[in-house]
Amino acid sequence: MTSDDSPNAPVRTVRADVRRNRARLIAAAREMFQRDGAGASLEGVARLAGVGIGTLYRHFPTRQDLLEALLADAYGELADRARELAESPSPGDALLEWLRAFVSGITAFPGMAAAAVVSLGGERGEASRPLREAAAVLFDRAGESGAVPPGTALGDVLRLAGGIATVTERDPEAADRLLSLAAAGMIPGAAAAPR
Amino acid sequence: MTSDDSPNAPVRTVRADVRRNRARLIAAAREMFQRDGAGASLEGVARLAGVGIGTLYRHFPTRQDLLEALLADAYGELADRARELAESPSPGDALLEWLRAFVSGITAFPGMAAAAVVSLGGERGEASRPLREAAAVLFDRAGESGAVPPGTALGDVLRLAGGIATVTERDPEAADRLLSLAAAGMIPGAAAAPR
DNA sequence: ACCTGAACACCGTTCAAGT
DNA sequence: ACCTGAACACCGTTCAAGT
Repeated sequence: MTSDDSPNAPVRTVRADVRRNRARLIAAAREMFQRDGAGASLEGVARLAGVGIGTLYRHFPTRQDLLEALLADAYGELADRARELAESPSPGDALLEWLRAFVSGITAFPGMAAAAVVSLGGERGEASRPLREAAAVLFDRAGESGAVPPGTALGDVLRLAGGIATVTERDPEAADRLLSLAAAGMIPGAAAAPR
Repeated sequence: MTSDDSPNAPVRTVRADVRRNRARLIAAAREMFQRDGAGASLEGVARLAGVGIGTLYRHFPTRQDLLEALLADAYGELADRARELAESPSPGDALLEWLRAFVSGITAFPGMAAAAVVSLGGERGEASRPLREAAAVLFDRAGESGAVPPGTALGDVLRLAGGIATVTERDPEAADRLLSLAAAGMIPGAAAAPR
């Protein structure tokens, strides 16, 4: 899962200490972000990892890059969960259950959900591709079964769930309520077209 | 609207220059936030307002206080709009239309929607009371007409709309799509109960 | 090739002195 | 009663020197 075996990547090019520094930085970031949120001091992260601040910047040029390294782990687990739930005989319920896991999985600390929304909507979207591919299977089955309104885009569903996660970071019960509300519809009969 | 004529407030206690400084700070903040987002330099705001940084802190002890002063204006307009729409013969459509105005009204600059979610969910909630009261009339009529599912709380509807605003700050078309999706329901038939 | 950390720039916040 | 801005603390980011 963490191996980078692309065909033409130079073999044995990554020194052991480089790998180790990267792993230490990610572990330190996880700990710091969980304590202080996504805005935690990067100097503190480097200190906790036992490396210089320059090494942090070399591995992760921006804070978002560091956050996406943490998100990649969460995305992996959520992709697994999506593959499991894709077997469900009730695709609509399965999609909703997965969306609950998604919201919960991207709110490990304040600011994580906002970073997830950026990474999901980003141009490159490297980190989130496995997640989106696994979710697409689940989403398409729900669509085929008629559980999702025609014309609905997965990207919009993920963004809406990301928005719910963003505003309920410290309140898991509210997250469940808002997700149920958005799933069932706030105003089911209203005219959908703007203006 | 901006007069503070509470019964036992000391009359003539607010010096003209104090009022003027406050107004200048708000105007400067609006300009700076629109240019740089809600994280704009507070020193820059003070400089643009032509006052010392200490004066900014005296008037607005926290950045959120300054943001809420801007939000109060937006809330006033949205309260007016809610009162107009409360006359509508189609309460469900009126509520959805107002929610569009709400999302649009709290996304004048990046970070405004997040501040709105804080102010709407806050304990004191001074700034947002007029908004919530006017919205409640509209919301209750929609509920009585059956347009809103029984048991739905206005606070949850506002928070959900705030979440949509937060993740679509730079993309008004996405805001419309997500609002339509949440209004109609992402998965209308799914089991609503968590677990 | 990678790491280190000093150096620089910038900002938030407080508070003693002034009016 | 309010205003000012110097002073302090802290953090992000770069990059010359070292291994």
